[in-house]
Amino acid sequence: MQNDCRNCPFKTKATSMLSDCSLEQLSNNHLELKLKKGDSIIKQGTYSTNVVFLRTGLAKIHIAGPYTEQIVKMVNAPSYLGLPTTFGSKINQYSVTAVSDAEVCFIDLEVFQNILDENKEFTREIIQEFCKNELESFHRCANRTQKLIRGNMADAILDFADKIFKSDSFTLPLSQSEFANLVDTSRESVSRVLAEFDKDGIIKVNGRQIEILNKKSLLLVSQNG
Amino acid sequence: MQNDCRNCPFKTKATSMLSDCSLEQLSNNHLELKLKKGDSIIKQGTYSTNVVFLRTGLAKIHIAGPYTEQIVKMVNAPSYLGLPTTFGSKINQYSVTAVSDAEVCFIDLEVFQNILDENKEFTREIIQEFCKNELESFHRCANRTQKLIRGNMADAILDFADKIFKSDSFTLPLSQSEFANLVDTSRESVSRVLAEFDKDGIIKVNGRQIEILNKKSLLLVSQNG
DNA sequence: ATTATTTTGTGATATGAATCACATTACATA
DNA sequence: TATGTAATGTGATTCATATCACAAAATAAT
Repeated sequence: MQNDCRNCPFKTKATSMLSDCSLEQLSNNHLELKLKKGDSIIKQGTYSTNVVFLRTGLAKIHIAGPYTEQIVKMVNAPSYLGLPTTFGSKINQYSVTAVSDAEVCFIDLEVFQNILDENKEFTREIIQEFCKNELESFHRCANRTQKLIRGNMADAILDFADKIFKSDSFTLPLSQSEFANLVDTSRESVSRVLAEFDKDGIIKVNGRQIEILNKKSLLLVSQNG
Repeated sequence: MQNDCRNCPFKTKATSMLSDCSLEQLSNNHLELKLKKGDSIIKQGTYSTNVVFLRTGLAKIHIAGPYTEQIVKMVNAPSYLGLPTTFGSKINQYSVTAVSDAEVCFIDLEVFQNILDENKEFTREIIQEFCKNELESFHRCANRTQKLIRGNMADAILDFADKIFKSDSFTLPLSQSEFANLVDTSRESVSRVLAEFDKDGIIKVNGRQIEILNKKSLLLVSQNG
């Protein structure tokens, strides 16, 4: 299936920098797919020859740790996936899986490289993106190790609200085990802390439905404990 | 002070991709400095208008965490420093400090951007670098949270040997507190585990001088505990 | 050299959070 | 609708490691 990328309503800032010519090249060299929740987008250990554009939906990036699979990051559309692993290595170094229904476009690596070469502004934006990611990982590194569970949970909830869903009310796209994994804690602790936050009136929990009732408090918990 | 970058013996792979023209531009637009151990290279919170090329020496990247300063990474020459923070933000989002005597070149951001624009191969290499960093941070994320202290210490020691010093014998460029901070543990644990490794004949510790005696064992500890 | 200051070693204790062990509930599927 | 399976709630227990509290070295400063 092939859409005309020039009319794609789901452009990232980078994509909007592309010349018509490059967009046409993209149109002729991508494979569009509709995915269901749980479908694999990139699989660690397989050959990586494509960059993936996440048009719609939500995905998790996970990687095989020494003992268990570890979720390192949530990504929502629109966004490019797999740049680090596709450029950095012949074999995928991590997995990406849809956690909601999603639409993705597979773009051949060479085509993507060519587009980078021909579009300075696009390249700048992609580099910006890398910079943002690296900064985020630095912050994450400092926060995760210095904060207690409640702080990290608060962070994660704020992240979902502000960065992923852009709303203070959302339904967690992960099970408690997965959420625990993302936050570097145990399933049981997630359950307990969620209940605590609810009891304290900071959030309202209803199954996986979460509503932030008192953002000030949540921020305080994030900063302190 | 100004050297001719064309003759600089400390090029990264990326830098070696540059056209003579760009190298000349670089020569005319950089400030070279000799630094002493402990000198600040980039300071979190100040304005960031320069990319820094670490010509020689060793540096630590550290960032203000919620409670204390956190070392997130060690970098050795030759390498560019401050790309994420210089491109990603007007204000430096982290600090970089020399942990050994070092030589650095300050390059104006606009000059650097211009060089990126004009050198596709250079840009590719820089992007590769970003990719490698992001992959590393994913791995680090999974490892740090799943491993016990001994495993993480083993990792860090292997990292120093293989990536930083390229030798199984080296002197730690950090105090035990700093090392602890880098490995997400306490100073006391570092002292204890170092002593354990020594007692087990895995490494020989003599002050800050470390020699890996049994790399196999160290790798095992890294993988298991 | 002498004194001050930072670094390191090591035991005892405290603690946050994982693990264990079930009960309970929601969800999927035959 | 029944029935198996996965997800969640909650107490009791264990455990790794931080913290505390000093002593001893090692460095730096005067």
